[in-house]
Amino acid sequence: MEPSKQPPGRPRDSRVDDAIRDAVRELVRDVGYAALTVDAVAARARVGKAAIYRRHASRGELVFSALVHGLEPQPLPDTGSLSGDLAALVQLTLGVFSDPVVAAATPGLLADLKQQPDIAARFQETFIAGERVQVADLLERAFVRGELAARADPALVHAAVLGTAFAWVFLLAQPPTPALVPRIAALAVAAARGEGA
Amino acid sequence: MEPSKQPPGRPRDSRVDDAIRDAVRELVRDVGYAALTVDAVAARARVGKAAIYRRHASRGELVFSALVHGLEPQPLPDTGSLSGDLAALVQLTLGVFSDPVVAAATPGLLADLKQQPDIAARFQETFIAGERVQVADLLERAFVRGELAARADPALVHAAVLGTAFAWVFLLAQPPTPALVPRIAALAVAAARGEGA
Amino acid sequence: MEPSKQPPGRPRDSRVDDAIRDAVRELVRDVGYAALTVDAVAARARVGKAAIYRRHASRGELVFSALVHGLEPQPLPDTGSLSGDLAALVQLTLGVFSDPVVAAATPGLLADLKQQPDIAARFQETFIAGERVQVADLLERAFVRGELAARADPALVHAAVLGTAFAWVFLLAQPPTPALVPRIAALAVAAARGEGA
Amino acid sequence: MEPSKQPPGRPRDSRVDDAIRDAVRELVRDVGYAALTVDAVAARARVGKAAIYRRHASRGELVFSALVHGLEPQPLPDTGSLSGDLAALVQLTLGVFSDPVVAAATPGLLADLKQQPDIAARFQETFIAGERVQVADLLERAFVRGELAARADPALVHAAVLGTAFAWVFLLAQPPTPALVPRIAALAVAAARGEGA
DNA sequence: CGGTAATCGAGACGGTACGTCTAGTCTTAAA
DNA sequence: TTTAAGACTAGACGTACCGTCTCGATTACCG
Repeated sequence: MEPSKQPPGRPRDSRVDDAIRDAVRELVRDVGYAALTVDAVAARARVGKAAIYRRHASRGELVFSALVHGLEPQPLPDTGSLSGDLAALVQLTLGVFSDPVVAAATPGLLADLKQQPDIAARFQETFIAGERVQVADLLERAFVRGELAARADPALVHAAVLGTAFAWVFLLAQPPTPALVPRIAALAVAAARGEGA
Repeated sequence: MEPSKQPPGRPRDSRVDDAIRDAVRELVRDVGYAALTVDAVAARARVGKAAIYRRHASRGELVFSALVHGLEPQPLPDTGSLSGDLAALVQLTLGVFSDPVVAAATPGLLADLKQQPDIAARFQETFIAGERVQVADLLERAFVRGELAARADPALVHAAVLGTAFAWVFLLAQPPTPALVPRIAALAVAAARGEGA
Repeated sequence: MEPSKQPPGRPRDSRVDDAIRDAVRELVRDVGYAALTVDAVAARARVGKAAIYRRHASRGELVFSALVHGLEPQPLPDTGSLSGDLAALVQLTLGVFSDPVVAAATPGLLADLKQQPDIAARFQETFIAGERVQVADLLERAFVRGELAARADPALVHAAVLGTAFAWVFLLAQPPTPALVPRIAALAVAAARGEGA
Repeated sequence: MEPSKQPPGRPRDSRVDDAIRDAVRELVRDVGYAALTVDAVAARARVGKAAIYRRHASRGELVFSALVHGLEPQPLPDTGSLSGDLAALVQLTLGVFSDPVVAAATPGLLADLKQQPDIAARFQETFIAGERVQVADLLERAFVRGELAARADPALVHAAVLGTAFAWVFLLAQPPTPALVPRIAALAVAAARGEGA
């Protein structure tokens, strides 16, 4: 006997999932995170509120899920050099921050993390952990190549890349120009080498 | 005839300002930014809500004002070396982020900046601009001393220090150990030198 | 195809209507009209404020609706004589004014009528018009019986009964004794006959 | 040594009294009783709120005082007949109710009486008692003239006149035409005679 | 093919905070 | 001590939102 393939009752309509996600992204872009209401999502998605709460535990989780979808860690190219690899990572990070939806939602989402430990955990496991592995891999490759005298701390390099890009966009409120990429990459290389003392 | 020294009517009671500010800080520390309500502030400060809204346009502006107060840029010591100066700046930044009140309020406040351009402007003018001047001064001193071959971009160094510290605490959710200070300072030195290429 | 019998969505819970009405009546009796707050009604009825405002446009309309409910014109007996019929009407009127809920709410409600024309219109159509019909019927019966030489003006008789009872209770602040009934009835008979000149 | 004729300090400015009274009457006429605020009175009278509260205990007492002023019981003429005297009283009563200021304020004031016993007492002593004396005098004259077989109850006649006029204007919301005067007077005569049984 | 069970849109539910407004009191400087 | 001006505490107002619940109407599988 096989296990039943499907729970009883009417199955969920995947078009509803899509409509909710699209509505969230549009609303985040149009009115911002704070002004986004679940009723507005339901109205724009032409969906009942129950259909939303059947899928998401809270407003924060709703936005988080809609944002994370399609943000799966994109594979970094192996450029053959530490600075090239880091430049690619910086490029990627700034690209994410430049997405208008992400830019509008990130600070609000970050604030929610303080209140909702379960979302914070998912954020750490999904986004941060994934990136940390990429950074660790990239540093390991550089060490094997002999570009690094010693193994570097992935966390510091990660913080340098992610944080400097974040500060540039969200704290200093400056536009991320292409010229910024090699400059952040350079300081990340220094962080990897432990230089500057 | 002299100009009248005081507007007509009963002057504002500065003890009310203080009571409001203290109540906000206590509540931010105790219940967090999101759960802070204006009624709770009024109750704890033993103040009418009108007294709060006479001084502050909204809940966000209220918290921002209470938090920014006392956050005036603290003078950085001239340690005589670039790495020393930057270490002092990193130390200060991590210290601010370690303040439980600041730690609890920062993400929420950052989210508010996205929605309220006037607060965002005040944040830029008050906090960011003040720090940028400190960074610029510190870099100028290093250039004069001959530690830097060329004048460095204060914005990048600023973003490196502020952002890496921010990411460490708020994105990677790691505790700021004392050992972190020289490491961030070192990558900031590299950013100032434009090294790492 | 039949027309759908019910509007879409969750239907209103009639127990909520009842709970609101009961809470209003209890509070009017206990604390009076002026001190009645919508929050207190919500709390006592164990109901959200939204449920109240979904049904009633304002505090005034809320109390009016709660009070008018159950005040539908009670049928007057046909006693066979003009003075008997009028005595019954006076009895009824004084009875209504003696109800503690009505007594506590009437002046406040009357004041609201001045400000809110829609409530005033409902008051006229519901309460005044209903009573006026009763008075007109009663006078018509007396005319048919030959007790009246000419048809009397229902408005004057109505004003005489309602007004004298109102003035006794609310303006002169005297208790409505049983002995008052025939005396007011007598002057109403005179008003019907057009006597006294 | 004489007793000091005047309290120490600056004497009150009687123009302030007048300005307050005028402002109250204008506002009652313009916006009604419920929408009349003490701040609005102060602003229109170009007077500080303290000057108002130095003279009046509460908003209700303020309006009451402003309304009662100039409403001192006007002397009734001795027309030589009961029906003539009562017609004069009805005329006066309807005249008062026709004053737009009185018409706008009366129901609200009546509602306040329920809550503020001191104003209710003043209302009884000032207005009701004064009128009752007039009614009693008028009835006594009629008895002496032989128009009444027995002494009549002033309270019932008072209630009949005052209440019927009140009901006509405030409950039935009908305009007080001149033809109404003799009709109310007639039923008041019947009340005095105890007829109608 | 009829029954069971979970879905759907719609919208009412309890609860709670918002920002506004008012009443009545208090505090200035000036008269 | 009065004046005008206006800040003060306290608390109700009506609105908006969250997350839950309840309708009638689908929509799949299971027997």
